[in-house]
Amino acid sequence: MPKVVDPVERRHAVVDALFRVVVRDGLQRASLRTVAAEAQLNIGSLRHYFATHEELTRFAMASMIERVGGRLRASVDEAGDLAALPPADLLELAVRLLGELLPIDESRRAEVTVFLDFAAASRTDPALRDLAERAAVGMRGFVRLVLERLGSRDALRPGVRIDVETERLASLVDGLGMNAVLHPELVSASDCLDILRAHLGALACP
Amino acid sequence: MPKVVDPVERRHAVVDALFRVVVRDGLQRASLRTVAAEAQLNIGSLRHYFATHEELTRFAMASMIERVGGRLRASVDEAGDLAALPPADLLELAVRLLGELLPIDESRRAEVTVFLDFAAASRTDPALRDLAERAAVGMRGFVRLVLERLGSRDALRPGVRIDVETERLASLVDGLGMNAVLHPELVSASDCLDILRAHLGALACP
DNA sequence: TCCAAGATATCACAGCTGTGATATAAAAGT
DNA sequence: ACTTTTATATCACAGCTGTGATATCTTGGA
Repeated sequence: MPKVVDPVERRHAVVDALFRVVVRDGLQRASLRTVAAEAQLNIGSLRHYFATHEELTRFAMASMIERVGGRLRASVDEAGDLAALPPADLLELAVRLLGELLPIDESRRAEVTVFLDFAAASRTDPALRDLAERAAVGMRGFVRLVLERLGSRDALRPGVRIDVETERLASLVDGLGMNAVLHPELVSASDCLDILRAHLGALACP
Repeated sequence: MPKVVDPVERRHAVVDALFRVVVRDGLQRASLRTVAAEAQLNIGSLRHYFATHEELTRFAMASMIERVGGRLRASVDEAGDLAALPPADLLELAVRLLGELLPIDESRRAEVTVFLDFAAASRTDPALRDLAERAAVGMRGFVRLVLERLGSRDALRPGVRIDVETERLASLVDGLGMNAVLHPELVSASDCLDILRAHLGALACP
């Protein structure tokens, strides 16, 4: 017999409500009361699952990081199998992998939007700093892995410095995501993919 | 005889105080009261120069955009004169120009920090949207100008698409600035310049 | 059936916010 | 000298915030 209310599911629903508030009105407006209203919960109920505001925001940010990280790991694993591809398809595979971090559809757009607000807040909110750093380090590890797999298949130009290219690509992805979210009329989803393709193409051997 | 208080100077001092608060505690904490305290003004005095909070933040963001824009225009004009340079120096000149937008020293770091907070806020604050868009468009105009000047001196690889390269470089600069501000232990000032140099180098003819 | 634990809900309170209204002081213009 | 801006300073108020404390209802297990 299923429990009447699953605490894990409740927490998840609350986090989802917080994400909706952040996307719509910004993290600044995600108070306990507004999130409770969005989740159709009484604030007392909400506080039964998240005692403080800090606990809620930390859990929400950690959930987001874990969700994205899990998806990236799954994509990498899946791509690992079918990797005996011609160079052209190899690049397109890298585009697909890195595209996971770009706002190319509504759900990813929401994700990047939430990430941006959390990242900006983490600069001055000590409760979020370690999470932001973990996310940044993890993201660079992922970017580096993609580049190294390209390099190990001799798909990269000789002489590229892996450290420089990792940060260049990571910052490009972050910048593209940021601008696509903040200025969708300037940078569309297909612009993101075009530019990412151009970047990887320039990195590949001639 | 000088006026006892110059209103223009006062407004400027208030905006500077707001910038300090934003750098230290984030835009979220830049209330009329905290800014007044930082400027060592009574809140009533502050409101004599900025009637509402919206007026203050708009004026501050516009000031920041105008300051950066002016500096960029001056740099471009100054560089325009001594432009009969060998290709290598030409690239280094482009690095210097675009480096104006990166947190490579304390004052520029403060500038990028403030810009990031304002940009993030502009997504959900209608009072700041037009300013954020103007800044983004202006920044792309500047990046495009630098690229076109390189192209007109045959310093660019043939076949580059100017639209793609403009947005790629603009987003790279934004992403670098963001990560250098949010994760200084991951991306240092010299990392920024190294990566910018590598990017322009890859764009140049072989 | 009874009890403990979990879930939902309400109230209270201090602290901050923007803003309207107003009072006083200083300077400028005539 | 008088008047009109300009500047500085307080007070008040409603609205929001996080949070502590508490009450009521619901469910699961013995």
